[in-house]
Amino acid sequence: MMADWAMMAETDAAPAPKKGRPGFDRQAVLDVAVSAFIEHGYDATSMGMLSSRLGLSKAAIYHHYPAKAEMLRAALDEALSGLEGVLLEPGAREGTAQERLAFVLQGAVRVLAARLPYVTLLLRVRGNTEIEREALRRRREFDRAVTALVVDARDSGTVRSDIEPAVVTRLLFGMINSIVEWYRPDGPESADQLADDVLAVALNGLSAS
Amino acid sequence: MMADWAMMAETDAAPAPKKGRPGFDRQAVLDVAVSAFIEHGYDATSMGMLSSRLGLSKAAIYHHYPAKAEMLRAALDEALSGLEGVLLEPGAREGTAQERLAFVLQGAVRVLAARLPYVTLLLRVRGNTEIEREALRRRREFDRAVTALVVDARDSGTVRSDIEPAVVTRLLFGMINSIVEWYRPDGPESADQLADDVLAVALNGLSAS
DNA sequence: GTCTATAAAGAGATAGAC
DNA sequence: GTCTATCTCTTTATAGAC
Repeated sequence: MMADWAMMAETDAAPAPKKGRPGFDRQAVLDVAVSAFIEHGYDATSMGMLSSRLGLSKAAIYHHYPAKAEMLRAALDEALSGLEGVLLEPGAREGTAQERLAFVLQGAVRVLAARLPYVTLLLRVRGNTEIEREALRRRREFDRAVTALVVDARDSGTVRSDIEPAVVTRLLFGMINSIVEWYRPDGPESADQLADDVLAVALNGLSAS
Repeated sequence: MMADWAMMAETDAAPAPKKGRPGFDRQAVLDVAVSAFIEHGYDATSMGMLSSRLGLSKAAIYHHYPAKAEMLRAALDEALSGLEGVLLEPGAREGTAQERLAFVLQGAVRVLAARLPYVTLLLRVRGNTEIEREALRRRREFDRAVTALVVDARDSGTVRSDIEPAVVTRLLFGMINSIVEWYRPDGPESADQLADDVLAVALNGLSAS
């Protein structure tokens, strides 16, 4: 059950509806909003801009979301639930430390590619509202879990020990997260190929073997 | 001459005064503004917020900068002139391809550490105003120059050729740029140590040797 | 479920006194 | 060089008709 949900996480970008009732265009509204948030920044995106992109009056948007901030919350949850899902998959919990670490890093790349706009938004959150701070808390928890895997891999001798594990972990995520700045799903590289490349560079560096 | 200026670039964060005359508190105003821009985002930072942080009326700020956007321009120029300076240093133009690439990557890390707030701001620019687009043009030019070094290093056999050079370059910069998210100059690690660590991970990866 | 109209607050920027 | 006061525009959000 949990595995099924977790496995869906990478490929199915559509969330479970938040409210039991109509929900009609909630997802379409959210997608337009997220696209605008990414383009102009959350704060610089006005309800007026969303209304003209949607071809809807400002007031009508409030029928779907009670506030601009609730769109942000929903979008951030899309990203975070995907990442958290990776940690629940069997591959993240079985095998050697090296295998588990590799699985989670590749999983993070796959989720990032599958839910690109949502993860992009997540990575720009700075914690200026309670909604943003809650998102940062969940993100830090994910980072913490991955750091634990890095420490395990170092203790078992597969990860270099001459550089602080915390620094290594941050550099790794810096590399992975930066993918949102240039990866486009319609480009030549598939998400799986991307995940393989990232893992190869992360593990073996850019030096010629 | 050029070398002197370029060598100062990493350690001297103070710019030449923009205007010949008083200039009094321009730099202090800028530092407070940049700190607020980083904390809340440029758009979400109001002149009122700056005025209360500075202990100055809104109107008084306009004595130092003619517009909010001019503070952004000045800050972005701080970051960009530092990075561009690295390319002008002798180490970036002499030696093997590998040596030049290593020098520039280390130089980028040193500038990033020395001008941390300015570079942080630069990395968040998305190009929504002409000032931001101009900054992005300069940043892309810098990236292009580094990419050329990566290609040279690959052609001379020191950089892996099984992954697209463009992808390798982007992952490299993703790693370097992510430093702004966690590096604090008052921490245990010096900027030079940081530059060495980043280069080590970038070249040889995180695998145990 | 969407509209027009509007309220209430806050934005960037300016005028002019001191 | 800084102030108070103010202009004008835009913001998020609501009221109430259809």
